[in-house]
Amino acid sequence: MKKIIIVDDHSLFREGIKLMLESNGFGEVIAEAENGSVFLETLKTHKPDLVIMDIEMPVMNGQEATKKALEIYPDLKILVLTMLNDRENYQEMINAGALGFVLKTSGKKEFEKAIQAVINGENYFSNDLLREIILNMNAHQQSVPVAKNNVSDIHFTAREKEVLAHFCSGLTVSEIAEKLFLSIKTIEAHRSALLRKTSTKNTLNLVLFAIKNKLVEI
Amino acid sequence: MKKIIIVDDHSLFREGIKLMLESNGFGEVIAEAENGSVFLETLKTHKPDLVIMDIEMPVMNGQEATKKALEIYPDLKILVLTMLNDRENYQEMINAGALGFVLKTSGKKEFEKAIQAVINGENYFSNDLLREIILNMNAHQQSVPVAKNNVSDIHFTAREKEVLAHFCSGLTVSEIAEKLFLSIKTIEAHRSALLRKTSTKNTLNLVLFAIKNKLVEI
DNA sequence: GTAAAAATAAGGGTTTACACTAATAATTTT
DNA sequence: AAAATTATTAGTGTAAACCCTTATTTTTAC
Repeated sequence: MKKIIIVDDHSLFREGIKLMLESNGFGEVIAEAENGSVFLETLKTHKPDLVIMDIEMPVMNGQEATKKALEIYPDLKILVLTMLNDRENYQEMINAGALGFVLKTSGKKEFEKAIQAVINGENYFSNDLLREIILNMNAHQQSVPVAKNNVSDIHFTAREKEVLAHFCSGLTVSEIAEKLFLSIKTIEAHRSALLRKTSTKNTLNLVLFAIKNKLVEI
Repeated sequence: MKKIIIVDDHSLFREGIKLMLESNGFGEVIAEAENGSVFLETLKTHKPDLVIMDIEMPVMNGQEATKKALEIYPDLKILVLTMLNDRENYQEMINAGALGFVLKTSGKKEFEKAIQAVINGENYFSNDLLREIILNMNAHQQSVPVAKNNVSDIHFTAREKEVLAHFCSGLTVSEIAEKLFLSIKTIEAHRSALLRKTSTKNTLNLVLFAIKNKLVEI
């Protein structure tokens, strides 16, 4: 009988997953935690064969909890179960050391496959997520060289930040030029630099990038 | 045996709640829906005693689904089960006609009490939420003077919502056309309608409008 | 004080966005 | 059954977006 710990801030979700796991004979839920901090405490008295981990949680999130837990117990098998399906969260959790990644929108069958894989020490990644990643890869083509993916690593100049902020408030190139008493060509040059640095292909995606990465307030 | 429909975009959450309801003899889950639109279709063939409804869902959200469902079936008993604990969502759902409101962070007992109350036609509001609202009543009070009339009055067709969602994920007109197997001219027509209805002048401002007014999830 | 980076600007080219008009078929409402 | 709305597609034209190269001035850095 495999021992399982569920880490998720939604009590009802924990209840449901617990029922599903136990009624299907997947294992026994020996503990639950509503955030990463409580989970780390729980590990002092419980040794699970599998951890089902959410990402977004108060006090301590999933990335930090996964990282810290694996520092102490490197053999821990962690399956991420979340509703966040963006590439960054996926990469962060994999870097933190999670073995598998499944979305809450996934079906029961996929969840069960993921559990089996992770308990056996194998990797499992949600098909929906893989599709999303592949689609994004085509859209961005060769502009995502894996190394430069950290948003905090990107350096914007003061002017670029200023221009970006204006794009994010909905202004066009000519409007920004007028506002800053600069030539249209200058604003276009700044935009080109912004597109290059963020690996985005047009202004709309640049603005979406800025919003998603909280580079601006909207 | 009470007949229940679960409306939530997270498949695994539906599974869990279903198991919980059925193993505790609360009723039988006769149908599930991953968004409001699918739910409205489901109502044509199923007559539930209770609907458990999420708020944030793609295609059609909980507010709209609740409103439309109650227009057709005024006696429908709807219990909102969500992780959104802000006053706006609470008020909108109550205005839409939901009888109860429970957070996903709530415990099983509170959930069961809410179900019993709503099935009997009574109201039930999550204690956590009530506390939150009472705490914030003084802080917000007059700060939101019901100035939200414009946005909720706008009516988008199903196609328009679909196209809008694709714009908000950063796709261009030609990419959306390819994705939906439609002509570029068709997508342009939908965009023109969206720009007209939202009083925006270009796609970027349309997307910013949608994000600011929470018409889409980003 | 020289090299590097940043800010500015232009020319020229392709692609996409957007407005306006118009038309047909399907669906829904009355 | 008739009317209204929705979904679809097209043509035409202007404006804006976007790419590429080049280049000067200013600021920053070592």
